[in-house]
Amino acid sequence: MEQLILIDGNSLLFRAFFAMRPMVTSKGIHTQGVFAFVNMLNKIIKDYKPDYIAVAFDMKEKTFRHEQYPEYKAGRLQTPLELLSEIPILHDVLRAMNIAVLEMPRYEADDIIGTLSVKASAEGLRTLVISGDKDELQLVDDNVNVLINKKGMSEFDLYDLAAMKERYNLTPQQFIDLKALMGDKSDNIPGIAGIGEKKGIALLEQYGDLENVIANSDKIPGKMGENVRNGIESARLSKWLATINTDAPVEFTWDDLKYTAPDIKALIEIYTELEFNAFIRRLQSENPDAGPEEEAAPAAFDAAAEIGSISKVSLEAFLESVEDGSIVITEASVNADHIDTPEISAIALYSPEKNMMCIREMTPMDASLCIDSIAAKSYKLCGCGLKKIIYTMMSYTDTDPDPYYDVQVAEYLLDPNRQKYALDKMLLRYNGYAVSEEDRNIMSETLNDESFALTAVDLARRAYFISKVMPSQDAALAENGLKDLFHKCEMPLVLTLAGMEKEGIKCDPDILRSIGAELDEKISSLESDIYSLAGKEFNINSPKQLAVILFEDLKIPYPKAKGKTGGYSTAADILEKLRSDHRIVDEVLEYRKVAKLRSTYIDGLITLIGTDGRIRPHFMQTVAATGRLSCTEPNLQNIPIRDDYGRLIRKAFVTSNASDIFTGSDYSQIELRILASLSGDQSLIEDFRNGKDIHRATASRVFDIPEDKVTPLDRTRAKAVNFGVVYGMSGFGLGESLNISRTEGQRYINEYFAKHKAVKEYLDKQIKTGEAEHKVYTYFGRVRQIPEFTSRKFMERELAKRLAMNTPIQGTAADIIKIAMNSVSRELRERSLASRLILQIHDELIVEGPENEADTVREILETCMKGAADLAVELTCDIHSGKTWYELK
DNA sequence: GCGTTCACG
DNA sequence: ACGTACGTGAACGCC
Repeated sequence: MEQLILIDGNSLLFRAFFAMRPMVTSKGIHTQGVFAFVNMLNKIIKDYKPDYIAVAFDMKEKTFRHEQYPEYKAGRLQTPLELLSEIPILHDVLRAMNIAVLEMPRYEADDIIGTLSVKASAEGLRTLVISGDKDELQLVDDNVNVLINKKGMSEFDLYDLAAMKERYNLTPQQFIDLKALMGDKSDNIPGIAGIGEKKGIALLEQYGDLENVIANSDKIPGKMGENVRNGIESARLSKWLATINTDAPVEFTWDDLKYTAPDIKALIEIYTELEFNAFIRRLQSENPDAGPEEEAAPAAFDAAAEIGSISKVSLEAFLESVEDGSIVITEASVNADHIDTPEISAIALYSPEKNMMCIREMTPMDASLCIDSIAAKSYKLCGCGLKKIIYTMMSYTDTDPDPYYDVQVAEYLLDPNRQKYALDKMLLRYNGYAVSEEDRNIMSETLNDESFALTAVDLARRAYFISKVMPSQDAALAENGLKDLFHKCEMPLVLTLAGMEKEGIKCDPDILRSIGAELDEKISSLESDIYSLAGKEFNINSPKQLAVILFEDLKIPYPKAKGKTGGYSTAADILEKLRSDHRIVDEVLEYRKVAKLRSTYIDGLITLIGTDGRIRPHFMQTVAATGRLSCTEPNLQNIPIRDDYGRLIRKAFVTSNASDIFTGSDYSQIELRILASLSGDQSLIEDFRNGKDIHRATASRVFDIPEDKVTPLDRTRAKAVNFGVVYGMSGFGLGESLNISRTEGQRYINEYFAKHKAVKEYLDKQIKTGEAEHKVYTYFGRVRQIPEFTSRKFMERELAKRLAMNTPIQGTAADIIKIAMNSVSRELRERSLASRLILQIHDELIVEGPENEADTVREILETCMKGAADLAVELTCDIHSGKTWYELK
């Protein structure tokens, strides 16, 4: 059987466009949609080997559907101009590929595809329709399958008759009726009010088709029956709108659609214009006789030739010719993870300006001298994962290195949602350069301890590749307004963080061990209590086993509907509700607490204490999508504090010397102050200016009671509401956290917004921005993309809204404390103090240093933290000092 | 390798 | 009509 492929060009280009981050050629042509589309197309052709293929497009003009129903597709978000501009480019690419492009006035791509698929089916061709939305599912039959793009550009669902039955329990014909019943918001098809997918499918399962639903509408009970009877006209219109025309006057012959080899020359010409260099290379390697190499477009760059042309010089010569303050790419082989004095075995320095490189192998003997002389040049250091190199340099010299440009950090600023910021992706994105297999091993975002074994040549290649990424990535930073944040905040922070990691914090294992011994006693006593209450032994740490004991053996009633997996949850908030049902519940909760302390905070911490008695965590700068830092091995940002007993762990964190002291300073209500400032809400601003207890003041306003009559319960509730506002709360979420009903929670929310109109407006504005741009911004211009806005899933779109509300607030707080960290760190250095910043816990900084500097340190912390931002509401902090971390309260 | 739980802001 | 407050990391069980 011959294979035909029909592609809905508009809908797939739309998906492709939003699946990618922006790509712009040096001449300003937007290309990301075409890029992703072509990628997908190549894969489809390879997988399905079509005999015939065509891509259908909608035209700009109104269609026959508009003639009958002018509101058709009204109210759609405007398609970005960048996307529209890619349509003609895609047409050109397809023509060069010898793939038929079909479009017809007054008809949509759907109708062309429908018409062709029906003809093909009748003539015994096997057809695959590919689209980004489900409208085409009505075309499925024995010979026609539909492939629907799920997400990204690589995930597709294949629908045949069986899959449609399994997924919707509907025939393709019924699928039209379903749309007639439920409507389609994006096409402005009305359907019947109150009927969505679930109810629609149920009706069709009972009555078979729309006309039979209408005929039996008298028998449908309740509100739904009424809705159906009122919606008959609307449903019939919707059905007409939703029905793909399979008899459109398309003029074509199968010969027009025959898939033949692409016009390599024309394609290379277009790819050159689009700067799709990786595609060009692939095309050339797949078509070696397509013409002599030199006629083809040049690749992005020729790594071998360019690296060959770099002059390799000695360290002395390099330092001699490359001036102070020049840009230098630096890569080094080090084993710096959590180690007080890392070893350095080789370093590569590359000056793009002079096209000069130095690769220096090092012995422990001469490392110090080399690093010292490099640091003396005050080069603007560039790299990928620079923090580690800076950290290492700081171990060998007292001169502070100057981190200037880190491609990993830059990439994170451009797209903070990514899991990884590896070099190969950047080379492809910014240079159209596909990394060869042999260079794969030097593409990781940070050279890890295993790559300590990297050769000097590897380092040199890495340095060279980094230099290739920098210019166009830097242009992307500029385009996105991120230059200031990058150069004034994130890059200086690399030095600040390296300094913090170098310092680390002293941790006394004996103190941990003695707490551990106490915990062990509690654990075994709780264990035997639980076993005897349960009547048998089991693994209390296994939620699955525990659930069986609680809800089956002991028959404790489960308080909540079971989750989607059908399983029971034994999480603390569920168990909390069961405390009065059985004594075992309290014991389990206590056991969990104690076991957590033992495994995570006693055993976990002890193994991470270095040979010098210090713990050196990694502060991660490119992990949290909001702009916050994160902390690993260990995470010192979640050491217990809320629980009095867990808090004792903090006694193990002690000062380095008897004469030292910790000083900690935390912002007071920073997120609510940011909310007040950004929204301009007068009542909140006044509260803060008058130094009021914000939760009490909120309670007074929201519950309409005088401030001196606010009870502790009122305050607790208002506090939860305040948290909720920052998180983009729902009635359900607030109810859950306060153990009140959803409607009660919703009442609080309504009341809060009635009393804080500016806050409501501000949050709505963030959602608007998110919906329009699929990204939101902090006060300092940090951006976070929110692709969830484009999701077809309701839940994900709701999440998108909450992210749009929360990210600017959490992110602005993150910006502010990063600014403060840099100025605290700089100030300590410039005043030649021995005190050092050692920890950041999101809204709190901890400095360690000699007691006699403590007063100065307090003043520096206060000045720098308050001065980090100039908002409508001033920032304040609480400062404490103590000999252990525990005492900072 | 993933889901659950729980520690923090 | 769906499941439900934001952001993290670590330990554990279980496949």
